[in-house]
Amino acid sequence: MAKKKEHCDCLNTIKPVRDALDVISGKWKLPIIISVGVGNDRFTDIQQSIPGITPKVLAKELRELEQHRLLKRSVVGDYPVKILYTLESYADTLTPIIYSLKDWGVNHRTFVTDKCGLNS
Amino acid sequence: MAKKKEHCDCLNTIKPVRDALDVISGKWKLPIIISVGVGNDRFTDIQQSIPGITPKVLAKELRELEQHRLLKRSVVGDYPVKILYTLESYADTLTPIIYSLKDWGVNHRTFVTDKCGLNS
DNA sequence: TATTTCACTTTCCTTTGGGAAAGTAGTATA
DNA sequence: TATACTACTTTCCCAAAGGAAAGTGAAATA
Repeated sequence: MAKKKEHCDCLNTIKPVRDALDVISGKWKLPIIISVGVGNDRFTDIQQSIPGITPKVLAKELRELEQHRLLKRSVVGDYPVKILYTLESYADTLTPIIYSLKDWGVNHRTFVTDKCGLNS
Repeated sequence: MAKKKEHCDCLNTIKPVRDALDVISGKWKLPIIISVGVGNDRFTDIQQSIPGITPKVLAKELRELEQHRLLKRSVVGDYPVKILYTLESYADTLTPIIYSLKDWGVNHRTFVTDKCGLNS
């Protein structure tokens, strides 16, 4: 029997959730994964597909995603070299997270407008 | 027919994902939801159940979660007033997100140690 | 009376994230 | 020769996040 409560068992959940958040939280990482996943493989294409992202931030986030083995940067061609970004297969494991966030986001938008009656 | 590619369709996914991230991203929000969800309802209990959180940060995050209608702060009792934090039912909708993040985090830890052979 | 507990607040400081704008090296096009 | 495109980098700046430590006021306990 424990002294008081078992409430600290939540560490079993909190720890892995924080591991996941360390990798994918932030404003841009998942949008970039989504964009590359849908077929945008050039720097400029990715930039244009994500409203508001600047080249500096995109470059930095791409480097971090590469370090986390979620995507791959490859140089192809000879004289006019192209740089292609593609998802590593490991990025597929993020699919459940992306869909649960998307579903929640879609529902949340209606929740907010229904509850608050705001016109945005 | 579109001019070139349909890759920008990813906005249909990116937008709601960003709506969700605006609410729950950051280091502390989900850990707090998890802790309160498991039964920690007092400020000090929550603080002690989440390693590393400071009272200043906890107070701020609790206020934000209350504003987002994810949890409720209630004052109970008369002379020694107690303050209780409980989840709103709307917080239950976060369950799929929490579990997908937890599963990914658990798997990611083995992925990292297998691939990199680090001893942390 | 002194100490402890609860639920924070306050101050100070450092780090991180990120926007704006310009620059750049190489190649291609007019 | 001049302009444009690609994939960035560089500089400057600002705001938000967040850590450390101390304080606070009311009530309970010793």
